[in-house]
Amino acid sequence: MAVQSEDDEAAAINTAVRLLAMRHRARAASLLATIGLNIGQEVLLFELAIRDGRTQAQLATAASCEAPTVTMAVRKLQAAGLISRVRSEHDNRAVLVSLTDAGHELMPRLRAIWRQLALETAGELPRADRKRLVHLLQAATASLDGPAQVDVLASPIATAP
Amino acid sequence: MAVQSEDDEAAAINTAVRLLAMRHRARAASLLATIGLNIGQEVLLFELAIRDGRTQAQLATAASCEAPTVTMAVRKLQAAGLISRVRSEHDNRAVLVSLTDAGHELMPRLRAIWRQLALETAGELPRADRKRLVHLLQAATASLDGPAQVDVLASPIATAP
DNA sequence: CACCTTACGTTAGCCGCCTAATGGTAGGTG
DNA sequence: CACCTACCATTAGGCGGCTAACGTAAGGTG
Repeated sequence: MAVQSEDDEAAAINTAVRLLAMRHRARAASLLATIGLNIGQEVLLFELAIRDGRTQAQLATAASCEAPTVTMAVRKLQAAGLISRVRSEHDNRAVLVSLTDAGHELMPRLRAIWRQLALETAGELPRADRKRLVHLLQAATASLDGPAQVDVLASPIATAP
Repeated sequence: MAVQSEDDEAAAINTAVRLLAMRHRARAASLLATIGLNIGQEVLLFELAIRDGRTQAQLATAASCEAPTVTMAVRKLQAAGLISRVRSEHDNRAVLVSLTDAGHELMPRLRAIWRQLALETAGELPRADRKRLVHLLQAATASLDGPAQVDVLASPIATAP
């Protein structure tokens, strides 16, 4: 138990994820700042560009974040004039969020930034590796989400793929 | 330019990175909480386990974070009794940080958590894919770090889809 | 020697994201 | 019908990470 190579591999995986996360987020923040956006807001704009007039709860689900996060982001996007909020007619609890004209007009620049970020992240990789990267990232995410996780921590380890 | 498939690929890459980052961090936080640690502290402990008695500046470099982040993390680790701080004899500015006995004793449990996290992240992948994942993550990180980035966005961007 | 630059650590303040708790609305069920 | 549960959005509070600005110490150079 606690073989050193296992520790090494675990460290390699965890730090690789952590470092990429930090760099990617930092670069995203830097690029988004050039069009006056804070990080986290772009996700909502992309979602609204796909389908307008969704509730904040729907946006939270789509963006994989929590309701209070959406509340704050939406408030700032509205203050920036990029989105509008309207109470739903059918449900007085819900708020329907939509892109304003200014919001729509911003999208091309936002998409350009998103392409640039992807380019800086994976542009040096061959096309096949880019596909593999995305696939592996999604697999790892799904694996972390998996509710069927066995908590090995109690027992002395038993890892065999 | 601004072909739709390019936008799709960019979105795939960026959201895959973002989602894995969120899940991985959240799961790490949850696991670390079981031994009374907050996220961010584990990196310093691992670094100190490799080599004791380093300055906070060295730790910041090793952990790829900024000095104020280390200041706070170190303060809390000291309050938890896991590390000790001593002014350097040779440099009155510097503080040398070391694991206490309690810190050393915590390491096996911390390593177990790190293995568990890696397992939940990539345990379902075949061994070759795990290696590929780490390699691609590191390549992407290096690519983002690359100082030789051409900023395509610099020019005035005339966006008319 | 005095000076200027560089480096170490801290403080203050900001932002994103989270959880927990709150008020208000919808809607099914006794 | 009244009630109770589920849901929408918000507020309050916490944490990690960052930048900017500060005080202090070290060290090269005039």
